[in-house]
Amino acid sequence: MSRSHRLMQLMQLFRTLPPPVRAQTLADETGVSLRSVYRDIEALRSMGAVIDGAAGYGYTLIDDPALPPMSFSPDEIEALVLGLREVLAVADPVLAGAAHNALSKLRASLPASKRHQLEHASLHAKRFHHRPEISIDVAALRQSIREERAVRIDYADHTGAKSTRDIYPLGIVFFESTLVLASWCLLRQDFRSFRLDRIRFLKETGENFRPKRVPLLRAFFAGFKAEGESRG
Amino acid sequence: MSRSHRLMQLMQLFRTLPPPVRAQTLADETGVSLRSVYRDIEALRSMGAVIDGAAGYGYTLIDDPALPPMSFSPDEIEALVLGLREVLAVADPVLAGAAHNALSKLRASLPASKRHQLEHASLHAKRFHHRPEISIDVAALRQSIREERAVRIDYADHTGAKSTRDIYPLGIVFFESTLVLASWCLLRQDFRSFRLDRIRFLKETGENFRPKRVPLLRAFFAGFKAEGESRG
DNA sequence: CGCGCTCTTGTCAATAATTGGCAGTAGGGC
DNA sequence: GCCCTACTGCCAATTATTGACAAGAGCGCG
Repeated sequence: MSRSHRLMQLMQLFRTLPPPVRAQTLADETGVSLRSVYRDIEALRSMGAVIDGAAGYGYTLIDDPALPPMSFSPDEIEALVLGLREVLAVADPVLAGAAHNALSKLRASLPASKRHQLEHASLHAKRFHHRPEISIDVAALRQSIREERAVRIDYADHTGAKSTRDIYPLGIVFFESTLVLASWCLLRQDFRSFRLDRIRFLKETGENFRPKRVPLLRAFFAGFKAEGESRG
Repeated sequence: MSRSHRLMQLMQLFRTLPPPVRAQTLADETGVSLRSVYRDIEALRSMGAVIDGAAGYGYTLIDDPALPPMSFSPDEIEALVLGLREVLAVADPVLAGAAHNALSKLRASLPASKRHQLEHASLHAKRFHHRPEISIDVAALRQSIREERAVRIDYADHTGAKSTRDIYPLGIVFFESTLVLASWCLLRQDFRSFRLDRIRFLKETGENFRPKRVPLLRAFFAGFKAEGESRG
């Protein structure tokens, strides 16, 4: 057991054991002498951990540098709230429900001083587009994307021609007022986009992605963005 | 700088730097040889950190044992990410920056097992509207809204007629492709909306809101919504 | 006040870990 | 086949770590 490992272990003990934690406990737990524990505490403190030590009492972990505080600035709260409201307004029911829940959790995790700001956020999202009817289960599709599983779709292109394709769904893009499914098309062996309102049927084929090539995906989405913005 | 300290530092780097992180970067950052970085990675892995290393690519932190699982469901994460991306795409620079920071903090506070999902979120937002030029300082306006202070604006209505008004700004509404400032107009003693791109000048008058009447505000926004949706 | 508990700090020499450099293997995109 | 980068083995010089013993200090308690 290396010292580094022990230091990590000590932090974990601080995180899990009910305070106060006595040095002797830590010594027993790590199988090291008391003297070493005191040296370790010193090391942890020098690394930014705030550990309160009270003689005759024990140690209490006050601030853990590994845990980023969920402290959002006013602007960040507004960005989060606005974004979630946007999602509430545009997304499929499952995702909208998730946005609602996320908003609740966010509210619960904020200190009271910032909570009213969440209620009173200055930004609201309104969207009155008549979105095309989407017949497929978008929630299920998103899950396929997340779990990187291929799906089979029935698709009608802009001319009305129908086809059945096996694709790896990569992401759903809110392309202005339509939802577009970005995919790797197994038929064409290339990236293809499909409008969600033109997909008629969807089922998983059970096939998994081949090893992911992240740079390729990045490039694809970057290209998507460039292509789109050149039109704006 | 002790090795233990360096290991902590490496974890922080993994949490902060955008993946992939190359060993050379870590070596430069920690001021240590490449060989030592590889040894350190090995040490971190033996401590429970799951670090994906791909030759020719770099490292990616997959699972961080120090982070307690935070309770956002996959759908909620997607809602948050999509919303923030939307904000990144449409908002003024200050708010967009805030959205970016919020995304970083969210990423940092997520257990690493869920983090890849944030990167790989299946939803993207694209927006190619040509938004009208807004000449006023939107960030300052949002601050006035937050702090509930009255402002004086120069406004040109749809006929081009100009006027100066003292208003209590209540909220900015993303009304399709335009930004609208919902306000209580001190001149008309009623709720009024102003398009941000038609506001020419803006300054605070220093006057504070009278005690807020939340129900009225709620009713106002509800009405705004009803009015808009009836058009859809 | 004295007493017990516990954090805290110092010093030492034996022991163990760390380090950089170099050389080489391997995997994946192009 | 080339380039980039992750990975591994080896070695000797350097550096850190460890336990033991000793002593100081804060705090609650009777």
